[in-house]
Amino acid sequence: MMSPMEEEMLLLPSFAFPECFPDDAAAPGSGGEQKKAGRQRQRRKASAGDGDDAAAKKRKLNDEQAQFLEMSFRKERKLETPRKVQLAAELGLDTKQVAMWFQNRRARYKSKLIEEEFSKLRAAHDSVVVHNCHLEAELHKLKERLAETEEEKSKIMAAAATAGGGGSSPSSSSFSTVTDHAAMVDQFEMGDAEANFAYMSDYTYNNYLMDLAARGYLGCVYDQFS
DNA sequence: TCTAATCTCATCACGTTCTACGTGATGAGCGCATTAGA
Repeated sequence: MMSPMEEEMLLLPSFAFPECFPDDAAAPGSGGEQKKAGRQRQRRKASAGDGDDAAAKKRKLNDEQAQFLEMSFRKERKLETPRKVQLAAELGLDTKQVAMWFQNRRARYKSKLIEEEFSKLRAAHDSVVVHNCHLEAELHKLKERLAETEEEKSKIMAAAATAGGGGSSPSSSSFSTVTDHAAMVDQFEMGDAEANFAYMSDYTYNNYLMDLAARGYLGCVYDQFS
């Protein structure tokens, strides 16, 4: 038996599909951890060597450049080399910078899409859970009603059996004629429909009705169901 | 088939706005990335 928290965890994509969430690859003891450490060492080594160049390395694009690149990205997700060179020339950037901008833009666009998709799936999942709750509540109510009806039916059947002097089946008991139905209505102060419902749920009584029909005793009782 | 160019991915580092976030830049690729051209 899982706790609610464990059930919740199972619903998380990172738990269900760990291969889709490579962050976990950097867990202690994994190859990802070693790779990460190696990269950090290299980067520190590189940045220690050229302190003055560090600031020059990171060149923030101005608004115009960023807007132009954004427009280009909307038109085409990937750039052919000539177009890249042209863009770089127009914006006064290195082609490498333009290439890098597009690489970063693609990566961030992709992760945004994944995030949006996740939100949609999450919302859909939540609504299904709510709907399921409603259905379960409805089922519970119906079961209760069924139990009540069954109980009432058995009471009625018992009382009818006593009043009619015994007999186990409708065809051989007090319910063998249409007048017995009227008696039932009187005795239990039921409306016709209610009395009929008590029998209608009984498969045996359906057979009994068929029997009545066959013998031409089709009165108000049968009319209610036809 | 080889190789240079390019890609994706994970990550770092810096600048900007409130200690997190956006973004430019870097390096690896391990069943050794893929792709296109010589």
